[in-house]
Amino acid sequence: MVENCIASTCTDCESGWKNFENLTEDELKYVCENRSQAVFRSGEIIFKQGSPISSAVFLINGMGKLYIEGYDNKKMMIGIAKQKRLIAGPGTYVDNRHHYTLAALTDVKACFIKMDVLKELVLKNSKFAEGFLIDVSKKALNTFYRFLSHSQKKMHGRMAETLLYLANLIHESDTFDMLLSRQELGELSGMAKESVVRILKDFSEDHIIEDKCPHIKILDKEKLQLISNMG
Amino acid sequence: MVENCIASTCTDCESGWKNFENLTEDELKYVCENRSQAVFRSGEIIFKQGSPISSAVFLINGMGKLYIEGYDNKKMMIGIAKQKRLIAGPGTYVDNRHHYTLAALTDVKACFIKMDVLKELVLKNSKFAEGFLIDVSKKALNTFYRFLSHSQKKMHGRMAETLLYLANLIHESDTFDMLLSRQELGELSGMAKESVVRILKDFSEDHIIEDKCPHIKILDKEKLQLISNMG
DNA sequence: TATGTGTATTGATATATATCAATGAGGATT
DNA sequence: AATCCTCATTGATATATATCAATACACATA
Repeated sequence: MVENCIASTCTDCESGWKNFENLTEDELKYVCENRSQAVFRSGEIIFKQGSPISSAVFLINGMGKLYIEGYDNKKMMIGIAKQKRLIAGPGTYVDNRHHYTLAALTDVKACFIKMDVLKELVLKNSKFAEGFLIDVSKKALNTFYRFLSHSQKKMHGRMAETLLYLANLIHESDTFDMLLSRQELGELSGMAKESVVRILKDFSEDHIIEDKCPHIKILDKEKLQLISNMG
Repeated sequence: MVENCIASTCTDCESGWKNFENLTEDELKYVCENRSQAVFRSGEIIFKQGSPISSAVFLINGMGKLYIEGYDNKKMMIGIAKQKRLIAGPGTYVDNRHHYTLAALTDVKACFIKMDVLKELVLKNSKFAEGFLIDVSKKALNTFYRFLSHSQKKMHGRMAETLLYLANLIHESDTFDMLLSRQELGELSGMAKESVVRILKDFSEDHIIEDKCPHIKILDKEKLQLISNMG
């Protein structure tokens, strides 16, 4: 399925992970020989919480959602997955199990790289190991601050934060089409779907955002930031 | 101050980190040459959120608390620090800043190892790097599940979980002297101090624990576990 | 012994937020 | 066009939990 590939080798892959820059040409070739691709339709599960980690996943295009299924079947969304980011989860070096589920939010093309290969390279190439360490640390720090925000901010603050996350880090634009349902927005920001509706309405009435159903436009980013900082 | 040392070299240090086993004798000696010790009184701050990370910290004896100072001066306690565990925080490989504060809960003797030295060894010894990766991953996973628990459990469940944490992981006994005030217990379990009081009272009345003020005895661990699992 | 200071406890009240129930609106399928 | 869906919206209500205020207790200090 060569026509499925964006690039014929990892070397010129636009969707690659920054840490691959630390590999030698031979090592990169080795990675390349141990990858495979698959296409998922929107809604399909790419990997499931609890299952063993066989591969690291990269999205070539499309977006996914990462979520934990907790007590009482309640879901907690960790974040949105997109290109150029390693999706491997902290279980890789602990119990070799996925601790959350990755599901496609849009149609998705994904690249799988054998985890054994990456772990081998961690032991062979210390710069690569360091890159891995940086990656895991960054993600840990993110979780950390989301934890703090959920513990201490009220709903408006959390929703503002979530909108800024979507605008700044996911869509990289203040105008975007909301790919999450109200239910999912609730899972991401830690509230009931009805509360999401009410708060988005508040924001609209205060001219902080414009919400023409799937189409979102941030009108007053400073105010949104202010609310996020502690609203 | 040789009399302050538990061991004269890192090689026989009982308080050491598991990952030091991955070092060669020379490397361990190198670590040993780059350490220093200090004593802290209960209540004193060992390192402060926001300050640069110069060293990894190990507690030789005593206990500390790790906490974030968040919005509105509200504190969120991450956990209790004790021997044999690297206390370095996820900032080490991100921005070289402490993201939480470590304060002594009892009198504490602490060992400081230059972070530059550890980072150098990560690049030199890939098994050590892997050990570091495992450590960071484990901590990330812990934070993760505490996050989940705070988002989804109600107060009784969180308090039960906190008591089990103290018994199983910190004191390693079902009978122990509570080293945290009600205020601090609240910061650890994510609730107001008054709620802590009320819930501990509930647990006492239901004969799940015995609470003779600083002295805590877990009477019915199964029930506590049950409440923790989703109370 | 008196006085203070911090923490623990208790009850009353306020508030944020979830839950429940009903309605509405847009797309797909027949 | 009629019917199902699923999802969004709205209002009413319930509930968990925080906050406030008062008191009690323990321990240090004068």
